[in-house]
Amino acid sequence: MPELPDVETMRRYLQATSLHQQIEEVDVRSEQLLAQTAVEELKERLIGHSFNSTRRHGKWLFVALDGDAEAFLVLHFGMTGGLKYFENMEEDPEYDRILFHFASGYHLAYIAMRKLGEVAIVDDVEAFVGNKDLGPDVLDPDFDLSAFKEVVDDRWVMAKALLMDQHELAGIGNVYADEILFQAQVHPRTRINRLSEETLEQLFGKMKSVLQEAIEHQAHPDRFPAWFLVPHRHGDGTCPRCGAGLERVKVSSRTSYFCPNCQHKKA
DNA sequence: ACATTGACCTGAGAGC
DNA sequence: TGCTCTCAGGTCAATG
Repeated sequence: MPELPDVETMRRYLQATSLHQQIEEVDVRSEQLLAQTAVEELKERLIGHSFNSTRRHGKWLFVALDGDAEAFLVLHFGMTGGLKYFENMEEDPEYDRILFHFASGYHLAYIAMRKLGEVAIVDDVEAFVGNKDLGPDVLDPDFDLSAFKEVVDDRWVMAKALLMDQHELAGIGNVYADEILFQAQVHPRTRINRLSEETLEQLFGKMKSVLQEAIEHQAHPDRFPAWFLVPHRHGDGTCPRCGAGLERVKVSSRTSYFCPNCQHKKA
């Protein structure tokens, strides 16, 4: 779930539901999610305050808090995280690890079945992004073709490994890397410096368009256009373009689905 | 430089 | 039905 389009969808969800309400209580049910911030500090910085606005960088969601000093709640969703806003505690979702209780009587749950996420309070988003050594957010308008070419920089890595490397590009994970490579008709193990200028431009365009389109469909594969690979990413899936059976290969120890007919090894 | 593996966690789904 | 096995949309450190 939580790659750039999913996190962007959650950002909009939080933005639409949870801003400008006083936080009455914070219930930390799984302390290990708080890597950098103590439970006491989290409560101190949140209780009596409210969420004011939201930002996102790659797979990281930042929620600005009201108050004198700049401060943000930071959320990462690991592999199985999400958010749910609800009123009745009987609707409290399973695997809720942190609960934010608002004075309005509503609640926001941070969900993480596998507890692989991270939650913290930070003062400075840019400093945080720098500390984590994150690459540019792929949907940042400043991240243009020439910036992408600088990242590629004639390196020898496999295309998929580069797309997924958060230190190079922030936001793309296993599923959307497959989708982007499929749309660009590039084999996942192709060395990135083997791509022609033209294919590289094609790849860049698909990075933007695939993520953008996924967001427009709320990152919900059921709603994706018919030519998208994601809904076919399973054992006996077939290519939505040519009908060939999809193949699987490991890249960076992640399962990659691709069409042997449409995605060639060379550019 | 680059690739792979295991660890961190807790299921969900498949196969028997 | 119940058990066991494999796999899972992320990231980091260690190893070759």
